[in-house]
Formats: sequence, structure tokens, C-alpha cells
Amino acid sequence: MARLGVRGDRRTAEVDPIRHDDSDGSDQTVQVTGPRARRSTPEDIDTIRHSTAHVMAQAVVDLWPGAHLAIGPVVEDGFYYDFELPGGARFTDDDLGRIDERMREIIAEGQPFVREEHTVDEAMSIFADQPFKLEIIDALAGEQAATGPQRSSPSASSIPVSAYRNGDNFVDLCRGPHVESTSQLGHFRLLRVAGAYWRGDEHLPQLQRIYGTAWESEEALKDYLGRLEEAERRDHRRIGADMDLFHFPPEIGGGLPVFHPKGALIRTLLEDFSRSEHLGSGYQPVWTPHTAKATLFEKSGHLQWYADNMYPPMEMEGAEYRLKPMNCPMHILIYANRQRSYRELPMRLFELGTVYRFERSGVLHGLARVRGLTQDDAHIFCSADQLVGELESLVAFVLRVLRTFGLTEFDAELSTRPEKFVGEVEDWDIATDALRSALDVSGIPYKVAEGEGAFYAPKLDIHLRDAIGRRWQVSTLQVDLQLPQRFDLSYVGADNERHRPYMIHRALFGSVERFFAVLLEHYAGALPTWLMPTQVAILPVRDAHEVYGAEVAEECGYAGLRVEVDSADEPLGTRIRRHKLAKVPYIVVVGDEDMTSRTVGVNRRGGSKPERAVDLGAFVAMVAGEVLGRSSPEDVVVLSPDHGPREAGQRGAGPGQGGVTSSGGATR
RNA sequence: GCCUGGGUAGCUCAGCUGGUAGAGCAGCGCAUUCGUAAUGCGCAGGUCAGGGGUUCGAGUCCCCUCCCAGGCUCCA
Repeated sequence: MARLGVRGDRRTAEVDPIRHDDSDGSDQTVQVTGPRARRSTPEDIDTIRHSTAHVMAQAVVDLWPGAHLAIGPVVEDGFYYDFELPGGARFTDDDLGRIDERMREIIAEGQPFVREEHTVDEAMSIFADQPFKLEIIDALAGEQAATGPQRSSPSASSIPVSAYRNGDNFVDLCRGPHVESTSQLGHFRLLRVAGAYWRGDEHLPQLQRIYGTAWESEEALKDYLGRLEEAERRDHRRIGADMDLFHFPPEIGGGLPVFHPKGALIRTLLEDFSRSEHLGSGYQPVWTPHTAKATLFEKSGHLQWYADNMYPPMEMEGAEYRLKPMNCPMHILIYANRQRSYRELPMRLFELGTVYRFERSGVLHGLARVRGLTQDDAHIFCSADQLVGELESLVAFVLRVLRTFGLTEFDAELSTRPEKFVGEVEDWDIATDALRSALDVSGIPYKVAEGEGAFYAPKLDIHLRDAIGRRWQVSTLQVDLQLPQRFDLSYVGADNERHRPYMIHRALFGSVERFFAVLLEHYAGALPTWLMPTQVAILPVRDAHEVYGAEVAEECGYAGLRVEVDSADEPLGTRIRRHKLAKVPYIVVVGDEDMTSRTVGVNRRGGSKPERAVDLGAFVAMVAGEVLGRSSPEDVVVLSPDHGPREAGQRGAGPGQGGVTSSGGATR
């Protein structure tokens, strides 16, 4: 599974087996350990996955006697289980086959899952040789003691821990529920092995994790595996190589891409678009350097809080310099350069600012996670009474821009004040309420992540769903409650008093690089016409048509289209194929008939049949209109079911209208 | 950083238990001039990631290093 930026929901069903699955639905107890496993029925997919994880654990214990079991929760589309193998052994890919084989034997035996309930002491002795299980039981016992007095279940103290047994010698601490028999399983696939730390902490022992997927039927499994392949096919790194857009030279270093001519062109188009949208919406461009004295980042607090993500220092003439991990300190310096009046607010500073962040080598992932990135970054300084309005229009602005790219499905996450925070509770409430109200106005669905905000700011993350349903985080908005104080920012109000401005951080695309990756994957490389390096490929049938081909190119050029003429020294079919594979929006063929009547034969991307004898002028106007409307060839409404011979200028939506909808999945 | 899997021609890959490197595509040359997803022939291209070791002999076995991918963790 390509997991780029996709945050799978990690349910930890197994860490609190104390909440057993009474089928009376009474499991609405206080949530202690994060997201609950949803209520499950035996048919429920999560039950199948979790039971499959158990069978996997059983197989592993069979094959590696003495293996220690950690946890085996359900995750999005599947499950995993963590083990510690005897003698520090590790799984290899080949082991997956053996485990798979053993699992299928267990399934064939139709072993029943038998639920047992034990006291803490009994459980301790049953799992005496399972250190991780003991740790879990221990935690449960502590929790039990803490919540004991108000527990609702009368028998809770006597049977606080549940376990499931199947076969003669396999028992696992587990809340359940499970399917009744292993024979109800079987539509699974073990996917990969991975190292994972106990409780996700790299200071704790590293365990061996196996990921798998399981489904209720063979069709569902096949379907899922097909989706995995589709995701792989859309991988932006693959597309980037195929389309000759960018690469990551090892000579430069991990996470530092170079953009080839076509990739840089697309990038420039994205940046130009962002810039013009901002300038048209009341933002002022600024420009700041890539590096600054470390003292600046001390003052901003980055060296205190963010040093782990910063490049190491450079020394120059006795002073220590750092590459900037964020643009905000520099934008603040612009604000603070002179006294500001309330008349200047809101002041919206915008920069395509390139920042550098240290990411550990293991987390780098194509353009989605790099060590040098360009943010379409803005910092907005405003007064208290402007805050809500600014945030509302900001969210609307962000959504409008994202929709221009044919992205249609959004949701958001509002992260509120964490336990450790700076500033006044009152300010946090004002800022958080302002963000919430902006979300309410926007109409997009959101959820609140209590206590998940940064220590200095409540934040609002906007996610989008791509054509195959994956979620990507793009935009982030934060109301900063720290930096204005740290830099002692102020403005003079109408009352002639100094006031502290509010400061909003905001990256719209997130980063240009990541957004590029999202678009490539969303469109599987078949970008909307305005973003394609070659918009029209012109193919003369024979040499004799090259002069006319050049005229067609010229006409297109006048309309601002990017064209490529592919001369006739290869067979037509070969040339067509090449440009189809390159996802060129329009491939036009010009031959005898076209030369005499000034027409072209048009192959629209995504279309099945070419349209012959399309008037040249009408064709150029149509494509130019499509560029202006920022739409794709696939967007065109079918005018006449069996290919109407001419239909020019089907769409004239102005730029930035946001009305352009893309079917998104239209590419095959 | 840690775990797992990789690194053979620009790309995708083959190369069995060690015997001295191969295909398709791409590239280049020549021919082909063709109305909608691969024209033919030819040529060139590799210190098999790098270094060390075992061996008569290493792409194949062992060790170290580098790089890439999938995870863990973190976020844009």
C-alpha cells in the first residue's frame, strides 16, 4: 500500500482487553486508550481481521516456539501483529510463505475460538512467559484499580481479563470479539514484515511486525489487492520517472529532488498560479533568505522546540547560522521593522519560501516527504476583531484554490489546546472558537482532535481525498499564540494604544512538492491541460504534411498552447502510441484532407475514437478555453453519444471560478 | 537511526547448486513516408553499487561501506 501522507487510523483494540464484547452493547464505557474498536458483530470485517491476526500469531508460535506476543490490532484494510522471536531471530520475506502455509492449515482445521475470563492473578500465571502480555495485564490492573469504584459490571473485579483459546496450546490475551471458528477465515494475504518498537518507542525493544490484510470474501480480497496495484501504478515517483519530471540524485543527498525541464515547468505553473491567486486576494509578496543566524531561531523558539527537525549549524565569521525550517521568523521581522498602525491590518505576507528540515533517512518518501521544500506560505497579522473574518475567508480561499485543481472532497481536523501550552487559556479559546466558526461556515466536515494542537497554537488541517479515496493532508492553518509575544509585536490602535496582533500561519498547498505529488497520484499523471508540459502533439501523416503541421503549431502557439510536432519518420501508430503513453491531452493528426480544408484529426485524451475533420480554429479555441478553465479533456460532457463531429468551445469558465469539476477517476 | 528487502546496460528484468554477462524497451545509424496504441535491419552500451576476503576461478559465497524501497517514528 502506498501510504504517502496517508495516516491510517490505528486502533489499538488489543491493549485494553478488559472491555469485553458483551453483546448487549454495554461497551459504552469511558474511553481511556484512544479510539475504540467499533462495535463488532461476528460478520464484521474487523472481527475477521483481528481473528486472522490471532491465527497468524498462532502460526508464528508454532513455527518459532517461545516467541513472545506483543499486540495485534486491526488497522485500515488489515491487521498486524508484533512479535519478539526467540534468540533475537527476525522474519524474512521467505518466512511469510511458511507462516501463510501454517495459517491455512489452522484454518482448515476449523478450530473454535473459545473465550475465557480470568482474574488478574490467573492471567498473570497463564501469561507468565509472555513479558509483553504481562505488561498489558499490569496496566489493566492499574486501570482497574483506578476506575474500580465506579465500574458498572458487577463481576468486573472477579473476571477482569479475557483471553481467547483455540487449538490445544494457543491462548492469547484479548478483548475480542472473534469469529467462532478459524474455518470462517481464509481470505487473507500476508503483506510485509517490518521492524516496530514496543509501544512505538525506539528506546524500547524492537519487535518484528507482520502486516496482513483480510476480507470477508475472495472477491473483496482481490479487489483490495487490485487497489494496491492501482496505488502502485499511480505512485508519483514512478510517474515522475516515466514522465521525466524529477529525480533524487544520490550525489545531492536524500530528500533533495531536482526538477527536470518538464517537472520544473509544471512546478512553475503551480507556483505562478498560487502567486497570482494570492496577489489577487490581498496578499503582499515578500522574499526572505534561506538562512539566518541561530540567534533568530533562539528568539523564535525553534531551537528550543524544533531543533530536531533543523539542519545542523554552519559557522561563519564566528556566528552560527542555520537553514530556516520555517519562514515565520523572517516574516515577523518584516512586520516588526517599523511601527504598525491598525490601518495596515490585516497584513497578509506571502512567500513561496523554501525551507529545509532534517528528516531521518527512513521517513523520506519521494516528493511527499523531502528535506528541502517550498511552502506557499503566508502569515497574517490582524487584530482581535478581524480574526474570525480572516479565518473564514482564509478557509474559503484555500478551498477555492484546491477546487480549481479538480479536487472535490475535503475534510478537516481541528486540534485544540494540549496539556502543555503557552499563553493564556482565554486567548486559546478565542483562537480555537474562531477556527471552529470558520470551519462551520465552510461547510466541510471536520472532527475535533482534543489536545492535539501544537504547544503554541490551535491548528486546523485540511485533508483531501484523491481519485482512489486516499486522504492527504495539505493545508494547515494555525493561530499562533506565542510568536507575537516572543517578538513583542504590536500595532497602534484607533485608541492610540499599543495592541498585540494575532498571527495566523498558513500553508495552502502544504508544500509545492507534496502538492505536486498529490496531483500526480490523483490524476495518475494525466494532469489537467493547463498543467501538461505538452498540450498538443501534432503528427503529420507524411513529410508532405509537415508544412501544414508547422502552421497548426503556429496557430496553437498564438493561442499560448504548448505544442510538439512529431515528424513523419516513424509510423503514425508508433507516434500516436508514444504520445498516448505520455498522456498528452490532444494528439492531432494532419494529412491530405486536413491540409486542403484546414482541419485536424483530434485524439482527445481519454476518448476512444479520433474525431476527423475538426476545424483548426475551433480546435485551438476549444483547447485554449480548456486551459483557461483549468479543466481536463476528460471533463468534457459528451455532446453527442456517437461522436458529434464538431463541438467547439464547450466550456468557458473563468480562471479561479472553482466551478470546474473533475470526475477525477476518469483516467483509465 | 532501527528492522526487512533490494542495487546486473538509461529503464524493466534474466543469469540454476561458483566456470568469466544476456533480453526487451529506450539511444544512435541506415532504410521505410505510413490516417490513429509498437516498421525493418544494424550498431553501440556493463570496473554486475564500492571496498575487502574465501577460491585455481566470484555477478553468484563471507565481511564492511554507500545508496534505494517498505515499515517503526514524525509531519508538510
